[in-house]
Amino acid sequence: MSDKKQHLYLVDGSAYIFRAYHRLPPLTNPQGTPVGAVYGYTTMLWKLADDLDAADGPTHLAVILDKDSKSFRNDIYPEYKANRPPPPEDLRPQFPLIRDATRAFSLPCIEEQGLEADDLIASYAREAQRKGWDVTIVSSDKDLMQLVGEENGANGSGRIDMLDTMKSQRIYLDEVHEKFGVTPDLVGDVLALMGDSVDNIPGIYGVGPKTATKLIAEHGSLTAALDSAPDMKKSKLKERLLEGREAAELSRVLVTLKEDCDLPVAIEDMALGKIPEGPLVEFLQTHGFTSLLKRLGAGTGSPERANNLNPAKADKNGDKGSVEGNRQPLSEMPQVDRSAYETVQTLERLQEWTRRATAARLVAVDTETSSLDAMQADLVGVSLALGPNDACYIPLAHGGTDLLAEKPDQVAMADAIAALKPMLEDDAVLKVFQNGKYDLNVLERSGISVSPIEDTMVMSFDLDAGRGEGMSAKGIGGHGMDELSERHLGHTPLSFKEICGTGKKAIPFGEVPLGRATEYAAEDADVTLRLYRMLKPRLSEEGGTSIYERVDRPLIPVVAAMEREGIKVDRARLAKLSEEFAGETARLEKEIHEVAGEEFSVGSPKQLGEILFEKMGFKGGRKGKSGAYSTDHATLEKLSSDPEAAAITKKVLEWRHLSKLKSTYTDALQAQINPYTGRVHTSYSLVGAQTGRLSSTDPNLQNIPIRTPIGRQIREAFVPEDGNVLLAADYSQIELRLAAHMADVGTLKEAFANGEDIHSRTATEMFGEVTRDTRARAKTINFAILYGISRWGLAGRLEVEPDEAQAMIDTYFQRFPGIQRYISETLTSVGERGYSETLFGRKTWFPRIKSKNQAERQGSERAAINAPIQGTSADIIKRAMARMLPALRDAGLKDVRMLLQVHDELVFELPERDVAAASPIIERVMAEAALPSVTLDVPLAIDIGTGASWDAAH
DNA sequence: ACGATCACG
DNA sequence: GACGTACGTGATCGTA
Repeated sequence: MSDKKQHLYLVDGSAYIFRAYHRLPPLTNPQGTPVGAVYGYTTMLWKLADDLDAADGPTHLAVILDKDSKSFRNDIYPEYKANRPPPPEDLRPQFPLIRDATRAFSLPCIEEQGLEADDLIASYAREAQRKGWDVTIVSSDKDLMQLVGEENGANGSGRIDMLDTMKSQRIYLDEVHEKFGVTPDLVGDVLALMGDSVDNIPGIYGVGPKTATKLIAEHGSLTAALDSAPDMKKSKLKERLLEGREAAELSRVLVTLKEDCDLPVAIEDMALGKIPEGPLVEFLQTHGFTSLLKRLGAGTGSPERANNLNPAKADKNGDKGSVEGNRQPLSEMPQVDRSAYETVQTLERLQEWTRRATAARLVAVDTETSSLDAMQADLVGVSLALGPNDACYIPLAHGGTDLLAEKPDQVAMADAIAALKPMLEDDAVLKVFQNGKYDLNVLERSGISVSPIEDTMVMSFDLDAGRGEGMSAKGIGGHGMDELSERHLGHTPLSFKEICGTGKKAIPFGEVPLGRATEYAAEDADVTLRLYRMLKPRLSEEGGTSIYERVDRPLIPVVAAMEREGIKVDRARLAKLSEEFAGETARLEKEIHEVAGEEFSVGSPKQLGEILFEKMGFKGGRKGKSGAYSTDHATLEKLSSDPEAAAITKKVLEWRHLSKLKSTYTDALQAQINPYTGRVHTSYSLVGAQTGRLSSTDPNLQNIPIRTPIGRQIREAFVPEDGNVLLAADYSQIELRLAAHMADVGTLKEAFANGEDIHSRTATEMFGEVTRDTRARAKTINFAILYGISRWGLAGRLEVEPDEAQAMIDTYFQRFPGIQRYISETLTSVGERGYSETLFGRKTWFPRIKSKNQAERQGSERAAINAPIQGTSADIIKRAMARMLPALRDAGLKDVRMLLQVHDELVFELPERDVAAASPIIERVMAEAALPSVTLDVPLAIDIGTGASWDAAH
């Protein structure tokens, strides 16, 4: 410790609390005061203080706050920060609590009248730097990036870097350069040119980061850049630089940090030591931060390390705890206590648990398996939870890999299945899962048809789709258990990684020692039950019951069954295609190298860009943030109009096409064939797409090629079993039909009622005649409407001037009255309520709809215009899916299997003899899927085809 | 881990 | 010539 270099951490407390407020749930303490942001702040301080012994951790630490919203900058420029809206109502009472929290940690908390936190941070950082200390500024404020700098042995000064604790990112010279394109000492000059709309720093109108960086990098300083203006050639930029000189100079003053403030506390007095527990305990108790209290009790380490040491204790649960679905306030729910869980190792104990579960009529269930792929996973164990901390783990296939080690005592698999099956299949016992589709498939493969079920992941999706942004586990989109537990329970469960490790060192769950396995597995069931108690009452309170009960919950077993069915693919056919594509790409690659005059990796956009635009000198320019040349399809297509360029770009386009097909489809699909079933089983995510659509992974069967003849060959490899055919049924133009209904557009409704070709009708309305060209344009415009139109976007697509695009939009609005009203009403409503809604009541939240960042806000607006339409379409096909097999079975058709869903299409496999009987039923179920909840003004038309391959069925 | 690219509705 | 230029996804590759 003594020889460790002094390292001062300066925490920008004010900035942190704003960010924490927007990222964390609106928790309240037992007194009803909102404390979400305070909680986030407390955990951050904890983490920092805990790093005391870490190599790069703090030896000294202080928190710096803004005293109030005014500072000396307001004297210079009264409008400074005048655009800032007042802080949200439920954030305001949290400001003083930040000071309480800091004091509770016995940390210095510094604020000065007339100074902003940034100035104090700058002054302290410089002071420490002069003394040769290292400094870390805990903030992500771009103004503070001016301070970043390296150690200088010559004058004995220390280094300064930054730490963004929310993104867990260190910000050093490279990061600053990446953001501003200049060294930290020039950041202030760049900021002065570009201004800042949030802080109301004027900058120079029309100059953004790109131009500002370019000017400063070129001229070396703000003054030099401004001085160069008179000599520039005539341009808008020149005018603005000349006009804006004064504003830029004012801005330069405003963004300059005051580095010579008086320092109210000496930096030596900021030494970080062991934190006294008394005040901290009191603070944590006052605000009900019980998970942190628990951590404290367990020592200073992380809760995981501390708690894992307890072996599971057997048999200490009586019949306690009620299990009704009433939400318990967080403060009344006992903390997770992993030592309370039981490891069930005898049939008698297992029977006792199933007896209690049956009596309780509500049980949370989780399965542990040997693989993430439900279609290959073997059951390793089952956990049950009946109440908080009243949970158990039943190991079933632990040990065995290491032949020398003794296998732990466990209930025989067959006995366990027999004991669990009656309870899991009992109609009177509700089984709660987190992502139940997975467990359903695993258990079904063990001969158990679980029903009825609830699913906390789907509940969360139906309540909060679009809300948990930034967090993203693959296909789970902020609705994974760890995130939900964090968000709703303030509790961090053991992570799978901690238990099983990652990468090469990962062990299968069956090799985890029973004590640890129980803590992990039973906790998952425990947490699932707790989440159920939080989320279930919210559904009815917040209007989510309808979409959950009528659309998504019934779909879970249906989609699970589709995944188990899988689809047959013709491996030999794919192999042959792979070979063909390999030959073609090799030939093209050689030719491309010849034209280029050197060998390079065609698959590297970077290398290709350099060949095309530097070595060969074609025009096409840079774009994109990374500064790399764009070489996407549109760019290369455009380049191909130059015959000389076409000699290489045509070949590259073809190479890309084939190599995409090979790597993503013909090769990958063969590898995805399940060795036991000989079929390909995709996994659908019920919560992957914000709008309510399904998504498909491993493999994605929702993006199998169809648009090119070569690509379609891949569809020919999707085939039925002998004696069967594939049947594809798709909704025709469903989104446009829904738009016509929802925006109440008479002309469009009439056209659909008459069975007209909708793009042709649009062409007639827009251009007066139908030709190939006008129909294509009309089609583009129709889609533009669905996606939330902008004149620039449409202009780009149609290759016309923005003015002309605007004229077309005007004509469209005029010809189809209702569209414009739909758009404005949708945006007003989303602006007021924060979410959009489908005809079936599915909500999608748009937290960025009021963003001050124009691009961000407009992006949200376009998504908000589209979401009700895309989402209603998703609701309709989901309802059709849930009704489909029962309807077919009622008609005596029990051999029809539903295999795939592709947003507006369902794919079936059925005996050839059943086609005639099944087709009208499939058509009717799909066409009537909105009924009786919603009666549409337009008919839903269904196209049906059958064939010996998916391609042939279209 | 991330951006670029491209497959689908 | 500005922050950006159509909605929703997932897989693969090259590169940092």
